[in-house]
Amino acid sequence: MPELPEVEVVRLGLAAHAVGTVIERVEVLHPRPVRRHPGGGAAFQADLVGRRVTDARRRGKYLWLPLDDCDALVAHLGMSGQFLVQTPDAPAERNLRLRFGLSTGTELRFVDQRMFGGVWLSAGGAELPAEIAHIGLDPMDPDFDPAAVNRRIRRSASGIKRQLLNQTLVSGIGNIYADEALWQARLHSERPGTRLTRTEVANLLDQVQAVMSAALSQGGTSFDSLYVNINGQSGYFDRSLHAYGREAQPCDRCGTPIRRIEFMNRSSYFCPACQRPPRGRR
DNA sequence: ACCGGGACCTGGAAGC
DNA sequence: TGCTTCCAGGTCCCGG
Repeated sequence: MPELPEVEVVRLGLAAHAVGTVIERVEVLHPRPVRRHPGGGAAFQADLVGRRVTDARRRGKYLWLPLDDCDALVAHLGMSGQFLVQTPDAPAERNLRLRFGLSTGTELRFVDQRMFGGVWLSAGGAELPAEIAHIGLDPMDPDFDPAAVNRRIRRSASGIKRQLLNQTLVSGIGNIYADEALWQARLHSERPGTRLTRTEVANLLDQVQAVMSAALSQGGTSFDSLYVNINGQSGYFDRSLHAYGREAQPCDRCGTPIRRIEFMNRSSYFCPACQRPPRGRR
């Protein structure tokens, strides 16, 4: 469940079901999801068993569970990672990669089809894992500084969408919410930061926060069973999308068909009338 | 010191 | 019914 609202849904689930429990059993069913743990699967298991989870935190799309000794279990869902809370005897999911037996008697499972996601133990990482210190604050963070981000955006000639996706600048935004915020702000994804006004960028950042808050209140966005909360339930913000995935459908503002263009080996969706491309592009 | 592009993966859907 | 191609909510690391 990749972008910030979906990861926050998972964080809330972990806060409710994992915090306060002891990890009594760890099973590594595939090595790839623990590739970032020093020593791999066997070390991961040995290092984690017996530790108590004290909190569930998030920055951008990264999650971490501080443990009772100032280390932390860090997790990223990648493109397709899920955390599910199950009874231990529930049948194994397709693409089940990790099992964590908790002292409450339930089992936390990490399921990940594409395995871009993963988990690892971060030494001393309870406050902020060193491995994610380069990740910028996300728009939900009380210390998020929109004025500073605004200045940095307007200092770079990179296209505005590429900048929104730069997790060191501002974290948590992915392909869906970038397209949605740009649609709300009526900005084309390829507008260079240096050609935007402070007001335009300020409004865009407001739209980012608004669309993410709205998505969170609806349990996140999911088009299929790949994106679910820890109880396996889908969010329904997909019904509220105005641009993402809506190629050829009429713009909800002006009726012009939404267009799809290639961008970084993926897609950008926009209204060609409301979001006019910069000069020299189309 | 920045960029943009490709690599890393699996599997569902669509096309032939 | 196959087989092939395309596509996917992300991040990192490499050249230039």
